[in-house]
Amino acid sequence: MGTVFTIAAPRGYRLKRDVCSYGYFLLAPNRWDPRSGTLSRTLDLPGGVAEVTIAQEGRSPRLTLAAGGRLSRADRAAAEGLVRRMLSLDDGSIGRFHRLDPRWKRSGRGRLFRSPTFFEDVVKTVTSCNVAWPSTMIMNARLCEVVNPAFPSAGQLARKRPSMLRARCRVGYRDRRLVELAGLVASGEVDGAWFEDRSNSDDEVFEALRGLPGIGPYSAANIMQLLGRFSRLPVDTESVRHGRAVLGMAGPSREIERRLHAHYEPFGDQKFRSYWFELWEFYESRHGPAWEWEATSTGRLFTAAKLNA
DNA sequence: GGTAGACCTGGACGC
DNA sequence: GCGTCCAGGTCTACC
Repeated sequence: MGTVFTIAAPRGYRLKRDVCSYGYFLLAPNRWDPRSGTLSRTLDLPGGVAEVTIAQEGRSPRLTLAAGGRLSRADRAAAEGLVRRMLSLDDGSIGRFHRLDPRWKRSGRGRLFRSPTFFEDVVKTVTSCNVAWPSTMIMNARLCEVVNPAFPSAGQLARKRPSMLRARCRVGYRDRRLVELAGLVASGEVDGAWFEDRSNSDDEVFEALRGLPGIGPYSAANIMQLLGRFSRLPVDTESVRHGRAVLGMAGPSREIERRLHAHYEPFGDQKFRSYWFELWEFYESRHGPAWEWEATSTGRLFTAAKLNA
């Protein structure tokens, strides 16, 4: 017998628009169903792992969470907390973003999809570096198949041998960095709560992220936005393509990277969202609305490497 | 502080 | 088929 309950969504929240706003909605264990417009995934709850499906009826101010098994009160509270983080339901800065960049006010874009935990966001970012998107999808799927269907916890990953992760999860040279990273989080030496704490400055958080194994300037800036801090630009090869193809910039990559930072500077502490929704709009102009993408077809092909195909 | 080269993997591409 | 290149970077050694 399953459990069904509802949670409050902020005014103007749209599940399909706001889940399908960042590529991680296509990575395991997340499963977006374009036909039903629902998001499913396995979650780690106090009572064990549970399969949860999130739905929104029309423009209802409440989201429905349906679990396959019976959930205790503690399980429901934990599930709500994890879902609130994934869906960025507590992001109170959408109005500020729209005042700084009114282009997105009409569509209501502003919230970005992320993971239920800081650690999962860090691992997903590491698995997206120096690799084509389909390989990122494979790595995340294997981590769930081999280690934990709800996504490996830091403790679980810290206990794995790097050689096993490389062989079975296809993470390549990222093997040692992932185990080391997991060990730091599992031991408490790296405290996820500190990174989530809004009283710490963006500069402090960015520098702390830069000190983590496998985290360079791109990854640190990307994890910043996943923490709800939008003051940094994770400039990568996608950004350079965007600068050339959409913004009309010319010159060597180094020069375009410099100009991109200057271009988005007027958007201040919201510059990542201005940049990202431009990029996302470009993807959707080529492939249709993201909430219609199938993970096994369009979801594998939407990045720049495939755009000329 | 700046730069070259190595690093897993898998898919695209040219032959 | 098969070899080469490179993708939503990072790290180290070297200058």
